[in-house]
Amino acid sequence: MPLYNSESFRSELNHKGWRLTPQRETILQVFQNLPKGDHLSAEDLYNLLKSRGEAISLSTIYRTLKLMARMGILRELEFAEGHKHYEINQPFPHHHHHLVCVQCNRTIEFKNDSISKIGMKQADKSGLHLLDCQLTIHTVCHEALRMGWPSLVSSDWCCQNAIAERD
Amino acid sequence: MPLYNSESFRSELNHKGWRLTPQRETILQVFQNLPKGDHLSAEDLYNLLKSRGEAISLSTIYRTLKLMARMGILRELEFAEGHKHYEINQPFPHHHHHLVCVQCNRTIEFKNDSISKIGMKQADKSGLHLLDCQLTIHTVCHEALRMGWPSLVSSDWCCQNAIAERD
DNA sequence: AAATTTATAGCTAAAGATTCTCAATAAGCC
DNA sequence: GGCTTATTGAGAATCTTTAGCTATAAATTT
Repeated sequence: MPLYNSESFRSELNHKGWRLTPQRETILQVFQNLPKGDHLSAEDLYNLLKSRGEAISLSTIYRTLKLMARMGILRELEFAEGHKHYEINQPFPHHHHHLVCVQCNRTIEFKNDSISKIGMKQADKSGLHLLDCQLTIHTVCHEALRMGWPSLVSSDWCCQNAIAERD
Repeated sequence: MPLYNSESFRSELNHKGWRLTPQRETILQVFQNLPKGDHLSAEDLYNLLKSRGEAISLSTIYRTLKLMARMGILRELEFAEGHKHYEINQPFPHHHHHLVCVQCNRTIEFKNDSISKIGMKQADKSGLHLLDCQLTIHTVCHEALRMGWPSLVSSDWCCQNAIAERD
């Protein structure tokens, strides 16, 4: 049950004077077929397509991700790693949020309906149109703290808890 | 009522084998004296100190901001503009959150106690130590939408609502 | 179906933010 | 006061993202 198919994507693009290209269609499909909870950086997407033999240039990747984020099709996630991640933007009651480990950058998803409500209320109050709202929880595991985080933990060490809790 | 004074900062640093330098002390003071709700980028802080005649090198600025964020003294904010902002990290019940306009990057602060509770609950559930939780609400104003956002709005145009609602 | 218009792809260069390297300095400790 | 070593500062390097430009190809019109 995709939110967008190629035709609805095309008509939304055309309505604004833009065009549906094979590249845009491919990128939409990648995100639609992504396992639930996955998110890709520009580089991730570039490499994924290249490995499939459907290479799209990095410029186009970046332009398309930004375009689709502005259209509200994708959600732009910032986990403080120095680059953005993107995922399909589910409509409001189906929104989820992220808990991230600042040590190993693993993420755990969770849902919470009241967050969307808070977002809507605040946007309303300020007379602004809501695009997205994201609760991001920054954590470290207790093992890392015991090891002396942030000073003594090497950057490739990874919290076992985060992995175990992944699903 | 600063959360940290120079001495508590020093002892926390020394406890981990680190040192209190005049640069670190200066940077802590800047953030403590910042008007409520203000946040600075690395560049902002660099220029502010330079204009005061207390210049600190950009390298040190970046290193110190990252260090203080990891210690939990500062909060690292990402408003999707391509660079981070920092502010004092108030202890939990006093947390606030941000509503940002994706068109002009203005931010509006708001408080909501239930968000911190959600953060604590989720971190607990995953067996992780909570460092920070941030609800970021992305919006555009209705004027921008009327003008055809995202395609037709020039990047220096700014939402009047966002400015008016600033306080 | 062909011609026209113009948005877009891809390439490379450029920009912007952040990190790294390394020698000189100075904090904390004895 | 001297010793050890974390830290500073300067510039180079890296990494992510954007910009400029030409050829291409969507969408529209004829």
